[in-house]
Amino acid sequence: MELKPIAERFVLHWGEMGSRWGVNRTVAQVHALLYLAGRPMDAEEITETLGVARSNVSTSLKELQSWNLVRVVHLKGERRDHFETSADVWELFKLIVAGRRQREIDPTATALRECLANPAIADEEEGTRQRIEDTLKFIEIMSSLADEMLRYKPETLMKTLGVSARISQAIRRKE
Amino acid sequence: MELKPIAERFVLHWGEMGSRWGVNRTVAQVHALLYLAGRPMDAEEITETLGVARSNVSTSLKELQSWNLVRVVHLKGERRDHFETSADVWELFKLIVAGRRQREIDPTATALRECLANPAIADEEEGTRQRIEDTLKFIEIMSSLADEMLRYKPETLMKTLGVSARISQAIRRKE
DNA sequence: CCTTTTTTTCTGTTTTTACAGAAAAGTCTG
DNA sequence: CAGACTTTTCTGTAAAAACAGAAAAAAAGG
Repeated sequence: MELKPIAERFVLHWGEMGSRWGVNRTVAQVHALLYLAGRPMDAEEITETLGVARSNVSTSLKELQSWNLVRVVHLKGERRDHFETSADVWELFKLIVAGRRQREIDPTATALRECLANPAIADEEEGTRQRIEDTLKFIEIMSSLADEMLRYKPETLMKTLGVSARISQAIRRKE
Repeated sequence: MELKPIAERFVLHWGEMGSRWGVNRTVAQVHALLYLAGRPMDAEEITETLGVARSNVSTSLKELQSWNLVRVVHLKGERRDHFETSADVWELFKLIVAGRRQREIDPTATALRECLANPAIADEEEGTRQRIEDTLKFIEIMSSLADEMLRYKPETLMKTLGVSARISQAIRRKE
């Protein structure tokens, strides 16, 4: 598949964005491509479309599968694995948030708890302990918010976000 | 200043987290150090504490200032610039969100709008156009939510987040 | 099973990013 | 404005990440 100009721009921009958020550029590109294509593609086709090495695509697909962003499907009469992603942005967002929470936020919270539980904390300034505690509290609140979001079906999540924006306005008016 | 064990762990972990989110490790470490220290430090002291090159600290401080996360202060009787950050996690979060929105999210939204406004969009599959539109819509909703958050004083933001979590639960119960 | 197709892993190269040290520029003080 | 101190910029090096191509492994077909 040869990318048309607009799709190409989208895919390249997405790769660029990935880089800025700590996601490998090719990984982001592969995902953007599957998202835009809206149909299962095999690794060979992805390779040709993006113009990267086959091995690179294989690795990227593995990575995307580990985030639950991409799944393997088999098409009848086809031997090759095909890969697809959800066409639902909200669902994708949900998966990304869940993944980053599990891989980065949770371990950080654990590390902070360990810091606070460590007897050596007594050697630190009181203010230091307080700020570590504040940071942990912040992370916990954010995590529980994320939890809430992750419980919804994507469509509901969208509505909920709209609601909370409106409520925020109402609260602000009272201040 | 010699870092005590707990503070060191915090600073190193924060640097590691930075890397994963597209922030230079030293930049993240410098910020974590200023946050934990809870007092203005000069570049020389930061250099010694972190064990990195002076030039590196200079660059990192510039970067942090451009995000409004760190500001210069002058202490009486001291010739050197001193640097401090807010001790308020919420305020820091606000600044980071504002920065990333401005530097990454807004330009992405602009790019997507350009894609949709481009006559060449007619050559793409209908589904492709639809998904680009969905993506833009998603970004716009998220941005307006971010806007809401950024308007509050940090303490209010915290309360608001608590509120929206409770509201989410209420909505879910009705489903 | 053996052959072919497909996928994954491994290894070396390239590219990018981070960084240190030196040089330059700027600032303050007397 | 001379000299010392401080900060920034520049340049080369080192480290890390991304990547391509080849080799190996796995899966499917006959």
